[in-house]
This record gives sequence, structure tokens and C-alpha cells, in this order.
Amino acid sequence: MKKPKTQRHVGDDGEGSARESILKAAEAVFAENGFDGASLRQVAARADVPVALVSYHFQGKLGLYREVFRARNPSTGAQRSAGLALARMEDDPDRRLEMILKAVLIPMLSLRNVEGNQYGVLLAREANDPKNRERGIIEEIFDPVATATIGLLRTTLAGRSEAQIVWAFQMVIGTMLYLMADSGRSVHLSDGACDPTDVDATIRAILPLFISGIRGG
Amino acid sequence: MKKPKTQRHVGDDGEGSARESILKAAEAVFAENGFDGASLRQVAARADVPVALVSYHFQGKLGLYREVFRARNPSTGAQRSAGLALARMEDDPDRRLEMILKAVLIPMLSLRNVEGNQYGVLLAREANDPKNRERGIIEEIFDPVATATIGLLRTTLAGRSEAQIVWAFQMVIGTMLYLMADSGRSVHLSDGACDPTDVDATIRAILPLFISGIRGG
DNA sequence: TTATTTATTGATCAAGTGATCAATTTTATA
DNA sequence: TATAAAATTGATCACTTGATCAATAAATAA
Repeated sequence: MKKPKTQRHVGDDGEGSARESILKAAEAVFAENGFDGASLRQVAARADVPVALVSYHFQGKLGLYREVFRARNPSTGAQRSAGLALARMEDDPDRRLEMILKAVLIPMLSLRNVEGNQYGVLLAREANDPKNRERGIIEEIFDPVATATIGLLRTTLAGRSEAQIVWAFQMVIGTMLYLMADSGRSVHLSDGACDPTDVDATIRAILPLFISGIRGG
Repeated sequence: MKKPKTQRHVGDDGEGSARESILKAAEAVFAENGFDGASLRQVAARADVPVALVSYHFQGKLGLYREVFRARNPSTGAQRSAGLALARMEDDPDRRLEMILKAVLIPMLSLRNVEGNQYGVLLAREANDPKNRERGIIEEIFDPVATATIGLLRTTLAGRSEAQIVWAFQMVIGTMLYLMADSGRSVHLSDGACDPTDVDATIRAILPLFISGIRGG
């Protein structure tokens, strides 16, 4: 008696195609263990797929890693760009600054709330890895939005030096990444009062810090 | 003819004892590759000792990793505590806030300038690793200073909620870690205008952002 | 000195790694 | 249908990993 060798993922709307299953599993495994800590066998097991299929679809570990970002980024990037476009049309400089910050922050901080989505954690991990320059993923993904954001910030901060503007931007991004990294430290230090999972409350708390900081500095 | 089997590191002031050589090498290798990306053989090669000696002195990879932090932290931790003690004696709330922030930030941001010192990069890496809770290193190292800092912040921010104070603290720490992580992004985005290696300039740039943010928010 | 503890060394182990292959099955195309 | 292309599978490759061992050398204590 033969084992039933049906292709498990084709037409199976519940879990999607094998390719999709692998991508989804890879995102979680990479987020939890980092690039080096993750193994293709972990990914394959989670996707319920033989190991060889992973390399077949993504040409190796690094290819899979890159593809996780390429698959997730368009959505987030589009949200941020759309928000920046709205901000660009706002005439009042103060309101424009607020809209810029919201456009940049909200799509990222919201990532954790999407069911089973670990892309935010993965992104924060990659951004804080000194080796990210070798991979070029961060540049590919963040540079367009970053330069657009800095350019837009410039219009609300007339008279500031380029360095001042970038420092302000880095403060925003650094804080954002730290909250995305899910170190659990905010909850720990505040005895539960600060919960980065609550995006609305987080924005309400940190936006005033940023705005006063940037305006006052 | 036998090979001369002298113990290479004993009494050798140039490179210190074998234990010290291993620790120094481990700091660099872990900083460059992360915990999972680093191998004991890389560490041993860099320290110019046989692999077995590493496990002998530090009881395995995790033990070595922990010891790197335990060895470096006392110095940095003492600097920060001393700065906080000075801040505590300052009566003027505004000046006290500035002293608190400097006490917390300067010892950390200065780490990169110490010759061949990669402890800052390593620390930032660990702090952004979601798995750091399993290891408990961050709590062991940061919690004392963190609670002291938050307690002191409270005295300069009368009327603020506990959450507000911790959010402000997290903004400072998140930005600090991002600048420590050596992603090279500040230099990249500012075309060289922002250089986290220049501690004085960095402090001059970001301290006003923090102070205005915290006071205004 | 001798005895004892501590360091150092090279070798080896089982387990896991990413990658690759030929064989098979499924899907798409003609 | 028949044929080609794409997808899936299990097996195997050479290699690296962390850990451990007994043997040796060195430092210390008696």
C-alpha cells in the first residue's frame, strides 16, 4: 500500500500554497531566532514541507530571508508613503509634523497586532544587526521612506541644519524600533502601565515627546 | 624534536592571561556575529588558544557570553551610577534632568570610542533580541540603573503618571541603543553630518531633543 | 624536594547545518 | 489525449557546530 502522495498545499485555501506557507513560517522562525539562529529545517517543519522545497523555491537561506522582507514590505511601505503624501498636503507646519510622525510610526507599531505577524520583530532585529549592511535589506526597504520623511521634515523645520533633522529622525526611528523589538522591557519596567501592543496609547504617549522635542530643540 | 609547549599567555603582559584573551576575543566575535552567528572556534582562533580551553574556563558558549557582560558591566554601570548620584544632589529640576540624561547616555555612547571595544554593539544587539529574556542578561545588567533612573526622573517630573515617565525613559534608551548598534545609518542618511562616534556632538544634538520632549510632553 | 591543584592541549564525538541530487508527481500547454 | 514544464519528495553530501575526554604541562602547596 502506497502512501497518499498528494501535494498538500495546492488548492488548499486553508494554508495557501507551499510557497506561502514557507514564507509565513520563515517570518516567524527568523523573528524568533534571528538569521543565524534559525535553520531551514525549523522553517520546513513549521510549514509542514520537506526541507528541499525551501531551497527550491527561494534559492537558499539568504534568498528566503530576503524574500520575507520583500513580501511584507510593499504593504507597510505603501501605508507609510500614503500617510506622507497626506502630510505633504497639510499647510500648517505643526499639524504637518504630527502627520509625518504618525505616517511613519503607526504602520510599524501596528504590525504586532496583526494575528501571528512577527514581521515587526524581524524588522527591528535586522535593523539593529551591524551586519545588515552586507545584506542591504534595510537600505532597500527603508531608504525610500527615510529620505522622503527627512525631506518632508525639512519643510516643517526651516532653519535647522541637515544634521539636526537627521538626529531628530533617528530619535524617532530608534524609539520605534525599540518598541517593535518586543523585548518586553516597557511592560516590565512600568509594571504593565506601558504596553506597546496598544498602538493608540503608545502613539498618544510618545508623539507629544517627539513633537515637543523636535519643536523645542 | 618536540614542539615548545609553553603556556602562551601566562606572564605575557602584552596579551594578558589566556582567560583575558578569550574574553576580549569573545566580545568582538559576539558583537560582530551575534550569539548564534558566533562560533567558539572563531573565538579561540582570535584569542590564539585551543578550542577546548574556552569551554574549560567558561563552561560552554552561554557561560562565555554571560561572562563578557559581567566583565564589562561593572565599569559602565559604576560610571552611570556615579553620574546619577551627582544628579540626585542637584536641586534645580531642569539641571537635574539634564544630569540624569547625561549620566545614563554618556558612558554608553562613549563605549565605541574605546580602542577595539565592541561592548556597545554587543549590548545593543542583546537588548534588541527578543530572546534576551531567556538569558536574563539585560535584566541583570540594566534593571538596577533603569529603576534608579526612573526613580530619579520621577523627582523632576512631578505630576506625571508612571506610564509617562517610563515612556520617556524608553525613548531615551531606544535612541541610545540605536546609536550604539552601529548600523551606520545615521552617517548614511545624513551624508556624514551625524556621526555617533563623536560623543560630544551627539550629546549636544540629542539632549535638547530629549529635554524639550520630556518637559513639553 | 614532593604532592596537589590548576591550565593547557589535541583528538574525538554525536548532532545538526545548508546545499544538492535524481526520481517522482502534479500542473500547464499543445 | 500527449508533452513539456513546474513542483514535490526523500536521500545524501561535505562541513561545522558545541561539548567532552584523557593526557600532558605548569603553577602552587606541602
